[in-house]
Amino acid sequence: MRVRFAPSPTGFLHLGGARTALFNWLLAKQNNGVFILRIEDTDAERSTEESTGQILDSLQWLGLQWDEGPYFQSQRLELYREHIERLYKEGKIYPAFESPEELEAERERALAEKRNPIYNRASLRLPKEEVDRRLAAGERFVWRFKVPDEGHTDVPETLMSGAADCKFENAAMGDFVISRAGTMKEPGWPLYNFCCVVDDALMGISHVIRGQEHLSNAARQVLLYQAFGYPVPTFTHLPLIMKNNKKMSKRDKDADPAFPVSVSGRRDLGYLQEATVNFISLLGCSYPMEEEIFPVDVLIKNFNLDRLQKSNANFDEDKYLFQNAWYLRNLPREDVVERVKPFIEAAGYDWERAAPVSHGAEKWLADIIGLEIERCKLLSEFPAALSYFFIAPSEYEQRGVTKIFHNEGVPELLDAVAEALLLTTPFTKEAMEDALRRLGDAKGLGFGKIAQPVRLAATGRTASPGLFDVLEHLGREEVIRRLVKAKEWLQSNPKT
RNA sequence: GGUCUGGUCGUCUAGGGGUUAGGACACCGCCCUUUCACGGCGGUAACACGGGUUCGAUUCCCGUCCAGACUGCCA
Repeated sequence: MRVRFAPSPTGFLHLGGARTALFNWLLAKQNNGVFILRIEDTDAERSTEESTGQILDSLQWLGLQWDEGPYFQSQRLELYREHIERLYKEGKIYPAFESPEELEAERERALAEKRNPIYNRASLRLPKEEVDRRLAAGERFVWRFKVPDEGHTDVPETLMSGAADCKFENAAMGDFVISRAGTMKEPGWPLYNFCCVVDDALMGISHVIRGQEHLSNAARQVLLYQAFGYPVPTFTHLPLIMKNNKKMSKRDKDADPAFPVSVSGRRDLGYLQEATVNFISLLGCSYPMEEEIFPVDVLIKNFNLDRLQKSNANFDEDKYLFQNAWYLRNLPREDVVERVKPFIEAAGYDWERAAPVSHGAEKWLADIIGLEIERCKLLSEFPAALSYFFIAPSEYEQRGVTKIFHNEGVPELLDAVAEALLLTTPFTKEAMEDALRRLGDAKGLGFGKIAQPVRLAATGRTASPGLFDVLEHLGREEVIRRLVKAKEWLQSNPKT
């Protein structure tokens, strides 16, 4: 089995493309096949090297390593031209001289008259002498494929159309362009539908898996395979991935920047590679496993084209986030710590300096990440979640001030806690808990009555990881400092 | 307009002529608990509509409706 992923380098790799690549890759892995990467860069206007680099990066980040390629269509022009020549000699294509403007006008006329806007074959009806003369004169033209007038073309499709062949009426297809405008001396670059067929045939692609938006292209491509006498691969057209009931597209200018459509954008927001692969594998496909979280090797074993869904899939941000959070919690901790580090550093937090002297900095960082890990869904959330370990609170959560700080006797309580913690040795969570529980007993206070104000004083928040874990990792000095500061703040901001 | 494809909880989906229509996310409730979160348990919630075929249709067939893709000298 030979499969391929063939992106055009006109932007980043988007999640839909990533899924297409993944499904191809899975099939190759599963069947000991070959996964080929081909860059479809025949649109010189839009293709960029930068984009190619980004696409390769993203594929590698996802772990979708190709076995062959990348091939670049821009380096295979000779091949395409030979094929064009062949079709021309066999009378299967013809030059068409209309300008884009003429075509556009004709198209609008057709639409206005409610006719199907397909090419009217004006150039096909030109006398041979005229064609030869204009060609010799160096007039610009495009190559058009002569589609049979009658009959229909069957696309061997494994998914859509009930996995029966998909039939397309030839008469409705129109003579499509296979090569951009050029002259005999300076031919234009060939077009997608054409290159794709030549390459897939020459590269021995046995199975084409791509988005459903290509289904109608497939009919034209089948015609080309037949024209060349090349074997037609089988096609599987995947249901589209929808966002807001529209096809999720990298060309969507209205896309919400908080939910990037690109793989790299997700990576930069702190989505994990494992979660991304897992999540996109679920879009339009199901697996025999009950659980929806599974490692990639299980995915390879269980992926099956028969289990593809035919209807379009909506991109569910909540589920993606859920899976990301799951991987955050369940991947080896050291591994997660390494991935969080850059985000912490980018936020300007110097964890080596912030760690209390009593803790090793590396261990301390790993510990505090562990403390907040259950409250984070993305790597990018850690800096904000951990901020109180780096910066003492300068203000306190409003809800906490009214519901906790403004209770009777809080300033005295903070004093008493500071005093107790000053004497607590070692400064461990067990010893602290012991000390504060005893303090509570002595004052006749429920434990929550003590923990809540201390938490607010230490973190500025009403919610945090276990209080004593936090205190221990803040270090005694800092905790005392914050308790004193909170008391002072309360004295200058009393209940009104 | 034309061509093509699709339609099961809000979302992703399993299923398939007879099921209490199953799971996951989200949501709600309870438990755990120093808070939040995690975790555990439970709950609300779906076969687009109309005709057939059939003893029986969500499942098969046909229409309708709705949705989407394509309709480029983009891929």
